[in-house]
Amino acid sequence: MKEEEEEGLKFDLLIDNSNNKNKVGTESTGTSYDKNLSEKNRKMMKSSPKQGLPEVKRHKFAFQTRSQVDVLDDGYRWRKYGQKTVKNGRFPRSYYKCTYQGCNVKKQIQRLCKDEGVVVTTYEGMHNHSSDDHKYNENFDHILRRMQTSYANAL
DNA sequence: CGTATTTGACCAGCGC
DNA sequence: GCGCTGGTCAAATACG
Repeated sequence: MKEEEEEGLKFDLLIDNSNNKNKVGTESTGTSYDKNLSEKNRKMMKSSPKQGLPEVKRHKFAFQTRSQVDVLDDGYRWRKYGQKTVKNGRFPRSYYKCTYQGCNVKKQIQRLCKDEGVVVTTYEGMHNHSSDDHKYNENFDHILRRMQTSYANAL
C-alpha cells in the first residue's frame, strides 16, 4: 500500500519531544461547543468527487513526532471523533478535530508499526483563531508556525 | 450539568 | 458489480 503520498504539501519533521510532558487528561478551558454538527448531512463531502482541485485540495501536514503520548498539546483543543484500525498498522489510528466553531481543522494521529515511540501527526487545514493558551512549548509553536507560514506561502 | 470520549454503523472511493 | 479499506457521524457513556 501507499504510506506516503500527499498531493499538497508534505512535511516530515522529526521532533524529539521525549522530554515534553503532555497530559492526556482534559482541561477546563474554553466553553465553545461545535453545534454545527447537528446540521451536518449524511452526504457532505461527496459533492465534488475529484475534479476542480487537481493539485491542492486539502493541505495535509505529516509530522513524525517522537513522543510517548498520542495527543500532542499544541495549544488547541482537539475532540476525538473516531478511531479506526488500519490494516497496515498494528495500532489504531485516531481522528481529532479542533473544537472551535468555524475552525474545522482536522488532526490525525497514527502510530508507526515499526516504532511505537514514533507517532505520525497529520494536520489538515488551518486554524481560524489564535491559541489563547500559552501552555504549549516554544518548540512546538515553532513547528506549528513554520508549517503555517509555508502553508500561507503556498497560497 | 456540560463536554469530551467511546464505540458501532454507515458511506464513499478504489481495487479486483 | 462486489468487496475492502478508510473516514466520518451519531448516540451513549464517562468524567470534571
